[in-house]
Amino acid sequence: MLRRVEYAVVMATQDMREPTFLILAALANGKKHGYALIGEADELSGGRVKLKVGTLYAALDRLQAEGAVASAGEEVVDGRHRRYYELTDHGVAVLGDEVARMEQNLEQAKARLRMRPVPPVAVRLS
Amino acid sequence: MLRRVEYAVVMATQDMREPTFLILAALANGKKHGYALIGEADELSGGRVKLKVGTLYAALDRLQAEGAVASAGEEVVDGRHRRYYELTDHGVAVLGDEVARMEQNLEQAKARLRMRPVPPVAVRLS
DNA sequence: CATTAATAGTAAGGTGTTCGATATATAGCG
DNA sequence: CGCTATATATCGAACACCTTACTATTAATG
Repeated sequence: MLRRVEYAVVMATQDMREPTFLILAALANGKKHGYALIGEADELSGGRVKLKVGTLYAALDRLQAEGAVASAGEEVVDGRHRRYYELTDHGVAVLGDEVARMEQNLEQAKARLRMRPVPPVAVRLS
Repeated sequence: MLRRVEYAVVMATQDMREPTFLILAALANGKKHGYALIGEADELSGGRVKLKVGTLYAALDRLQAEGAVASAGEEVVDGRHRRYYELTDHGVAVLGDEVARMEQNLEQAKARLRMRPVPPVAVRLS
């Protein structure tokens, strides 16, 4: 007897870059509309990252296809159309994994940096 | 009077990916030869990252061109040729910046995750 | 009335890092 | 003699992201 089997497309999901990470992090405390994420990423990164709309919507498409983010309704505020996005359970897990990975790399790197010999001091007082 | 002006190539320096980060971290506690970095990255990442040779040597070339890593002599051990690499002062700074950036993103993401409502529990004991 | 800001997209073209495969050489092991 | 491990290296494909540049709608501001 033959069975038809569906495989989950695991989608190698190469490696998450900062813009994508910040989008997930921005959605972690509740749904947001697309444009708001530009400001959130700016804030979360301390002004370092200015998301471009091209980057933003491409990332949202990718994350939705991957099942980490889902549409969460639309709204009209002051005549402006807003489309909301939220993290799925899978998205929370993805972000959690990324956080764990960064935490580990961070600790290891800091430990290695601590092992370095003290750098020579410019002026040594006798 | 015309002046000839040279511009520093600022090299947008996108965003550092995990393999590159691990290479820098692996070199933070002393010089290593190229191939040894594969094992170091494996260890630092808790077995998650298996550096590919293509990635390794491409990254080393890039980091040397950028002045973050420098050659630190050669050696022949058991008939095997080893070429050593070490972090420059600039490389230490680059790694330090990356650590700081990760630390910030990490804290922000964890704070947001903490703001989430408690997820429903599968079985609740009365 | 024209412009700017907020909001949502799409498309073309390009960069940089990593992956996968391949090549070369030596030492050791069965 | 071939296989595995150590070691160096190169090349093309894949892919996330970037930049620039558009289209559209509504509200507010000059």
